[in-house]
Amino acid sequence: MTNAEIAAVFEEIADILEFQGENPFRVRAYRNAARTVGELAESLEEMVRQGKDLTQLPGIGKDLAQKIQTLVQTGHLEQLEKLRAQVPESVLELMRIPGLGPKKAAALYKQLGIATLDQLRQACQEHRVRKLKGFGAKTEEAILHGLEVAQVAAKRILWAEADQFASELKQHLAQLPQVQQVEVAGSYRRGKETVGDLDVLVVARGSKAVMDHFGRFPAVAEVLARGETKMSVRLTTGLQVDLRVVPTRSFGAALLYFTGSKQHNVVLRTRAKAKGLKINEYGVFRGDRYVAGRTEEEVYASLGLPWIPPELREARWEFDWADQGKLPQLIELQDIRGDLHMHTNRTDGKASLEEMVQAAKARGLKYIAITDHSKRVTMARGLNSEQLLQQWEEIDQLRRRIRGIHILKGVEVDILEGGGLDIDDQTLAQADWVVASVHYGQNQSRERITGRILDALAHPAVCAIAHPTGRLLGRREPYQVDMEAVVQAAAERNKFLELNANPMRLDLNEIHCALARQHGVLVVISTDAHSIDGLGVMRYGVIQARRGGLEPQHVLNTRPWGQFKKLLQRARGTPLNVT
DNA sequence: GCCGTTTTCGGCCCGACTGTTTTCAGTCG
Repeated sequence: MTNAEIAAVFEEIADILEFQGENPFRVRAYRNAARTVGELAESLEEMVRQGKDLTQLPGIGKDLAQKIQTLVQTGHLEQLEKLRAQVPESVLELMRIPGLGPKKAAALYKQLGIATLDQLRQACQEHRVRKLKGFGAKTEEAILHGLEVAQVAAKRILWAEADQFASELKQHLAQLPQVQQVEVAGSYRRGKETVGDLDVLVVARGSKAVMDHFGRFPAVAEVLARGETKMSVRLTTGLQVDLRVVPTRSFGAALLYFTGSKQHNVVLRTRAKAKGLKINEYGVFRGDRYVAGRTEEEVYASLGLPWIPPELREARWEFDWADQGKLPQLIELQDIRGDLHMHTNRTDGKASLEEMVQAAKARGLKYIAITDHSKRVTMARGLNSEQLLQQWEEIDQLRRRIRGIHILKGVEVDILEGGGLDIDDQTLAQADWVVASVHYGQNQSRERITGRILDALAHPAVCAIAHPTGRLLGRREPYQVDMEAVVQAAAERNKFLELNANPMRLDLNEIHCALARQHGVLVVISTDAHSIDGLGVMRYGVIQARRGGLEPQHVLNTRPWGQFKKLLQRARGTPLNVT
């Protein structure tokens, strides 16, 4: 049983317990455990086999450790079977309708026998719902409306898409003279790879004008709620946007609060409490006395903490780091000096070799690698050895013509389904830079895929593994791979692991980045550009690296050319023939 | 169900908004 499957079991238990009105802290314990398990790099199966103490994991106590062991060994959990028998799966879907929580859903199920979304729609249309205690005509309408929008609204969007809306919204709000400060908080500010909604924070004189203006943002489809300080709208795309208007002295506290994460806030509040302080979105208070709140720095300082970058606020490592005075100086976009994964129109890219080189140079990059696909990737018209050698000759010519940027002769060589690489050793030996990647056989077992990748890492010519989990956010799950083993192998052989900066990929994820950092494996952030514009996605990769706590020193392509060459030589064992 | 330089029992973050209520429960973030 995979970690993801075990996490799903705990989530399902939490859903059912919540529906049954169980102790909310017990529900939270299951959700916390699901999170811990889902983010764990090491395989639980492996840990159980080795007899490791699972209660060392955060949020896993004696009970849950036992349940994990049972799941690993038998694949079943009696508790879950029993719960499932009590609550049909379709009933849980009721809680996905905005406005329907466990209490209301349970009332619908118990009093009206509603067990599916279809039955719910019918009951609303027949006005049976409004007769229930605690429900009314408005609730009924809200449910009907919720049924329509639930599908689109539940979808998270890529950070890059959210960034579009966030920038436009900021511009729109800043037009209003009353607005003094605007910031988009939430998971967007934390740089999460996908974003569920936007939280906009505004400092302004009076909230009415701001809210009116907010409602006039062209993409607004409907206003969901509007009060004194808070307003919620849904955009035509289904994205929900919450606006809060806060006073100046509360801006830092509110920004901190609405940036989250929830877990980070919980830790902050617990720490505040231990110091006899109370912290909410209006500030830090001792009794009724305001202590801090103007800026985030001020709020953190009142708790004896340094300012923590939003990308780290997930209650994972940041408090340990902060306590030890070891908060990282996170990497920034301007630290990037090279880009080591890009395609040309020789395969599935849109721009020519020269156009890519010129565009990279114009972006200020000091070195790049041209890495077209190998022949196995027929859809992309991948290159064979002969064609590769031909392209490398063209690079020789370009090197003489274009100065100020080092061009590496590279290839993205396929790791074949049956193992081994798609290009012969002799040709690979002549490349300056080889990234190896899995495109086929993604459904193979964890053992087989891990084995294929480990073999590739053992090949002397291979420098890095590209997009190491193969996921496409919202479209394709990552393939099963033992990342712990991959990172260890990379560490032993001084090889690199790619963080693919394409906003749909972004693998390594932040947990994997942290793992690489811990094992001393250098991460290479690459655009995998298939066009000139594609070179611009680097910033998304940098954000992901920041979430993993990476500093410039942990990333290969921040190094100046001379250092980069040495590290590359160490990885391949042969000198580089580029000057 | 977890967890402990206040604790092995009794905590577990806090407030806004809505709708259905005559003072508050439920939901959400």
